[in-house]
Parts: sequence; C-alpha cells; structure tokens
Amino acid sequence: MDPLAPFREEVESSVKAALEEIGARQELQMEVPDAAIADFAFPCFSLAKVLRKAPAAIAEELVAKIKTNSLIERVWADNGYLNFKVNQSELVRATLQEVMRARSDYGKGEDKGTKVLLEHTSVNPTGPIHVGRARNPIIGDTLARCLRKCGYQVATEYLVNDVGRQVVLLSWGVRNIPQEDVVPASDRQKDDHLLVGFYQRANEQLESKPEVEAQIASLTRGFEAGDPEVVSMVRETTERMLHGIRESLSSINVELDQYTWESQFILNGDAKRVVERLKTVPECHEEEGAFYLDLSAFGIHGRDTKFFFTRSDGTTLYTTRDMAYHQDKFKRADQLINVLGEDQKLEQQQLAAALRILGGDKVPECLFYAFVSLPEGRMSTRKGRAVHLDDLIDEAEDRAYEEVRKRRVDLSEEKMRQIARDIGRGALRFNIVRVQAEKQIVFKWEEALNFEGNSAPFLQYAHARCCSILAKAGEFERVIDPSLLDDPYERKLIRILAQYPTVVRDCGVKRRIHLMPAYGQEVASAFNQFYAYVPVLRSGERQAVRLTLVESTMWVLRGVLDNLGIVAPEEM
RNA sequence: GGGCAAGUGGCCUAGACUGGAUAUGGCAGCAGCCUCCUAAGCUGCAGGUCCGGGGUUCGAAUCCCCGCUUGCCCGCCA
Repeated sequence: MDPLAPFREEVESSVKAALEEIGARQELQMEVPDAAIADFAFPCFSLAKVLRKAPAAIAEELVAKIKTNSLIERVWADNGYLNFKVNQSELVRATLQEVMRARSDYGKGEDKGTKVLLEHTSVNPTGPIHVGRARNPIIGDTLARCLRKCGYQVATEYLVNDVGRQVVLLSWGVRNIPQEDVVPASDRQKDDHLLVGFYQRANEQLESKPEVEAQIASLTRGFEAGDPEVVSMVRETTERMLHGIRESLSSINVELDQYTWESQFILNGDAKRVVERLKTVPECHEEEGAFYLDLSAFGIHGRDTKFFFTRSDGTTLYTTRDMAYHQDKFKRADQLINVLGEDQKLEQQQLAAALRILGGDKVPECLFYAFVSLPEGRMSTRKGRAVHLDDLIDEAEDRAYEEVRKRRVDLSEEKMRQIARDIGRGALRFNIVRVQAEKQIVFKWEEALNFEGNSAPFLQYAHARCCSILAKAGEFERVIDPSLLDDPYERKLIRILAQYPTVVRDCGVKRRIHLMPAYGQEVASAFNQFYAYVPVLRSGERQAVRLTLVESTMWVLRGVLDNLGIVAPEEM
C-alpha cells in the first residue's frame, strides 16, 4: 500500500468538488512541487483561458470553495497554484505504520497479472564482455528487478547468437590456430579470456590469407545445412565462451532466467516457416533470388526500405531468425521488452514492421542504450581495444579494498574482502544505471569508480549506519508517535520515505530506472543529515520512536539497493 | 546524402513525455565540523548565455522550425 494514496485522493476529490462548484470542467493534473513549497499543488494556468480570469484569481476562488478532511492541514493560493499541505502527524503515522508492516515488501505493487519477457544482454559470444556493452546487463537486470517490484511477472532471457560467420570463424580459429600464436585477453583462467585471442587472430588471417576465406565459407555452408560435425564444433566453442560471459555477469549479480540458442530456429524449422509466410505477402519482392520486404509504407524511407529475409542461395538471415524468435516469445508472454544497443534501432523498426505484416498485433518494446566509449574511440572485441568488464570489476574491488583497509583496521581479512566486493561491484552498477540509457558515456576510471556523493557506497554507508545503530540498541519496542517525531530532519526523512512506492511505480511503468538511484541518494542524504543532528541512542523517551524511524529507513534503503541489484552490507 | 538519439556551471547529471512558482544533485575548488550512534559523512562559500538562432505562448531548459556539435545506423553481416 502507498501511504501517500489517501492524501492524494483527498486532495484530488476536494479539488474536483471545488471545480464543479465554480463550474469549471477540467482534467485533474496534480503536481508534487518542491518540498519547501507544498506537498501537492494544482496549477490553475490552463483554467485561465476557459474561465477568462487570471490564474491567481482562480486559485483564490478555489481556496474559498475547498473543503477537506483532517488529512489536509492547509490549503492556500500562491502564484496561480492551489497548494496543499498534508497533515504532518497523519503522514508520519501512515508512512511508518506501512513500512513497519510491510518491511522488505514496502513499495511492492499489486500483482499485475502480466507476464513480461525481458530480453537483455544477448552479446555475441566471441569474447569477454567489455565495458562498451556493460550497460546492457545492468540496465536489463535493474529493469527486471523494478518491474518485479511493481508486480509484473518477469522472465529474463539471453539470445545466444550461435549462428553465422563470426562464431564459425571463432570455432575455426580455436581448431586451427596454434596456441602459441595467440595472445589471451588476460592471464585469467576463464574461457572467454582464453578464447578471444583465437577470434582476433582468425580475423587477421581472414584478411591476409585467401584460403581461410574459402574454409570459412565452406564451414558456414555446412552449418546452415545442418552438418552435425560443424554444428557441434560451433556449439562447443560457443558454450565455452558463454560460460565465461556468464561468470562475468554473475559477478555483477546478474543471473538470467533462460538462454535461448539462435540455431534452434533453424533446426526446428521456425525460420523456414517465417520465410514461407513472408513470400506470400504483397510487400514481398525478389531480387536475384534473394527475397525482401518493401517497408516504404511503414515509415521507413530511403535506402532502408528493402528488408532482406533470405540470401539468394535461400538461406536465412539473422533478422529472419529474430522474427521466429519474437513470434516464439509472444507465445510465452503478454509483453516483450528488449534492451538493446542503439545500433539496433533500424533493425528493430524493420522487425516490428515485419511482425505486423505477419499479422502480429503486438510488437516488442525496446529500450536502447548508447555505448560506453573510450576517450580514443569505440571499444571493439575484434580489434582488442576494450576495457573488459572483468578488469573493471577487479579494479573496483581493489580500490574499495584500499578504502576499507584505511578505515577498518579492526576487521578480519576475509570480512574486508567481502565488504570490498559488495562496495566495488555496487559502485559499478550504480554508476551505469544512474545515467539515462540514451546518453553516451566516455569511460573514465575515476568516474566509474566513484565511492562518494552520488554513488552506491553512499547508500550502502547510510544503510550500514542504520544497521549499526539498530545493533547497538538491541531489542526495542516499535513506537509510532508523531508528537515525538517533530524534528525537521525527522519530518524531511519521513516525507521522503513516504514517496518510495510512487518511485517504484514510476520506475517500472515509465521504464525510467535511473529514478531509483536518484531516489536512493535522496533517502541516504536525508538520513545522513538526521544522523548528524539528531541523536538516537541515549535520547530518552524519544529513543524508541527514533529507532523505529531508523529501522524504516533501513528497509527503504535495502529495498532500493535490492532493486538495483546491489548488496546492502550491514557494516563497512 | 538520409534517418535516429544526445547537447544543462571546469567535469558528470536531474528536470523535457504532461510548458508554469527560486534549474536537481554529485565530483573537483575554497572555508569549517570527530571528548557524542562509523568523517565512504555533515555545514557553508563560490560557480549557469539550460549548444546557437528564430517561432508559438500571458509564460519555454521543456513544444515547433532552421542551424551547429557528438554518438549510432543506412550489408543477400550478426
């Protein structure tokens, strides 16, 4: 339950009644202004035209007509706004009661009864995940967590691209290039780091040796024809690579529910069936044996209107398999969301048009992110120019470890390592997700590994402070007495805690996950101020209510961190 | 050449969907705060042509148009 709901409803119904009284028919558009101004506000500007009066005059007129119950403390007109201040005691009571009742479920939305299939990451298994692509699993996993918190049934899925020239090339390299000719990505004993060197060397040979080109072409044909030997060779290499990638994902707390292999859609005939159906539609045309759809009627213009779905030799293309995959996904869920790099925008537009042509009434919703680049340019696995996610994680943990060691000489080595892991990895995830996905990011170590201010450790630290106070207090009686929680720092903190369910809803419904870290920062900041000025332990008759507030804050911080896939350490 | 995004103090960033009350935070800088619950913290100071130019409006960071800059895409690759 949302503790703000009764207040919001009271404000809305009173405004509605007042509007009817002055004869204005108007869509209710409430705002939540800056805390210093009011709790809720109704702007009267759009009424000005209809009523032919100044907004300020309308606001004054409305104030006189407003009737509210005890949930509202004050109503006043200011600057063309009708402002509302809610009853602070009631807000304190409603908020703390709800947090203490729901605890880790505070903010959780009602079960929506909607199955969402969220595809994310799906990076090509040709090398270790680099930072350029690292936004994908982090955004995807965070969105999945937020949607679940909202009440959606979410399944996450990774499409493994085990079809096509690049995986064939990789597999060929692993079989044919001697180990000593290859430079691994690092000295890590991880399959993705060990194998990527073969891929890079194979790419070089492809350019320098014509006979390699012929071998690859032959293997590719063998794969498409279902030659068991080739298929199993590619499968084996891809599985090893994927194993390494999954280890990396796991280390940033990302676990996907399902891995679907692209080759499945060739082997089970789905891709072929898509081709056959597409060949019968009016948009279908042929050019030298290859078939394509003319998408000029679908808002796609210029040279991009030809959307090929077969080669002239009749074999399928990635996009054809992707269509089969999406049809399959729609059988399994009510709603599809894809988290994709911005290079996929046109492809997805074409895919959506093709799905419509095939008679589908639903298309996937896409969340695009811009790539993280290096100051010297775009990262590339093939060229070996990349910062690997694994290296970034290690560096984050090392730096966090230095910080822990400086501060906590009392802890065991093992404990320090554990805390450094939680902080380093958390800092990484937070820094990716705090920025809107569509903004381009130039990678800088100092920024990626910020432990202060607007960062995961800031939230984690506030959480640890809560835990520390609660641990020192021991058992206590949960007391909610608004008259004993009258300090401005307490009131400010509670007001922010009350907004958590609203934030959860906005994150999920609007798919704006960067609201979550921003909100967490607000909570932690308000708590730190409270911490600095309001003593909790040894505060006499106020100790119990303050401990209740501290515990409530802890639940909210823990919830926020959990939504972000970040561990909430009890000490640091 | 065409298309899709983004441009907010030295740096990073919120707000833009739904125009409205002093543009949100952080980093870096300067000045303070640990006999008291962890200073990964708190307080204060300083720092802004919201890329530029037009337009719509009583009112524009927000909407429209024209530019500029940056990223991405425009393959019978995946």
